[in-house]
Amino acid sequence: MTEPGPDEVMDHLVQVSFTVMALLSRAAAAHDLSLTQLRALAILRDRTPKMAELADYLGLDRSSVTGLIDRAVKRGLVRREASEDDGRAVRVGLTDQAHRLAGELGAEIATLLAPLTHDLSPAERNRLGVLLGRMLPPER
Amino acid sequence: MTEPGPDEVMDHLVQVSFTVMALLSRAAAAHDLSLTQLRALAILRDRTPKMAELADYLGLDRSSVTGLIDRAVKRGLVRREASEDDGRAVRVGLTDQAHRLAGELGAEIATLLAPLTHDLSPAERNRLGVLLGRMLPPER
DNA sequence: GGATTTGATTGGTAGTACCAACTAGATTAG
DNA sequence: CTAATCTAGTTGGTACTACCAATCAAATCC
Repeated sequence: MTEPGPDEVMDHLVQVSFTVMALLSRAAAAHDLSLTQLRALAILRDRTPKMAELADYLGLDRSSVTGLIDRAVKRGLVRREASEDDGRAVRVGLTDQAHRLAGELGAEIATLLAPLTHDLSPAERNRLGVLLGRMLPPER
Repeated sequence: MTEPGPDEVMDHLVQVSFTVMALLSRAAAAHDLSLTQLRALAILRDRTPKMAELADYLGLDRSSVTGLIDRAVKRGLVRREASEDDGRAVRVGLTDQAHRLAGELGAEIATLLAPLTHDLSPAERNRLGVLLGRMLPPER
């Protein structure tokens, strides 16, 4: 019973992913951020990449990132700094305000996502974590 | 070892969700569809809802769905039909062409997502499916 | 040192999604 | 049974997202 066929596993994965994204969007929207801005915030939490690197992380065109960062700068979330080694390159980093915001958001997201695994026992949650971990690319 | 803390489980869940979404976007883009259009396509595969119902399924404002369906109609993917019981309401359904497209896309998506669980044994995949299934709302 | 490559931005286009305002059909109340 | 209200959907306006092609300046190659 309740044995999911191979397609059903993928279907569940897609369903859950959409649910997660909806929750993330909601958390972001509560602070007037788009999902992309949320991602950028998360990435910049522990990095100070050049624009091109950020674009790669986000999987976006460079020109898209320019606008994204423009708006973030206007909101006082991001700072542009000239790169030391390369006169063309620009490094982007979070402002203190953004670091605080990222912290809050992290907590809020954890709270929002928690109900998802409400029906799972601690052991099951653990197993889920392990399985999901093995679906991610090595390194990171 | 490799025992994920509670936050790490959520983190993995978010990471995997982003990966899934990126793959879905890619599959959709290959057919010049947005992620939202892909979702709509999936929803309309086995339903012929009124606009408002579709908006609820998608979690979008009604006015957003109007434009979405406008563009889909223009592409010959969707048909608008007057509702029998309500003169104001509009039912939307896929054209034959869209049904075919949805079939193709389903197969392509399965292929794209398959590598994700490449490192999991069949038994593990099964367990994953069960766990994910329990994270979805009952019914549907 | 001049040609080419690279990092980032600009301009233009199309799609997404929202809100507020509106129209037309349905429902309710007096 | 008509008038007031409500509901379904669209329209218009705004802001954001994301892309491509073109541009500018700094860096690298030959």
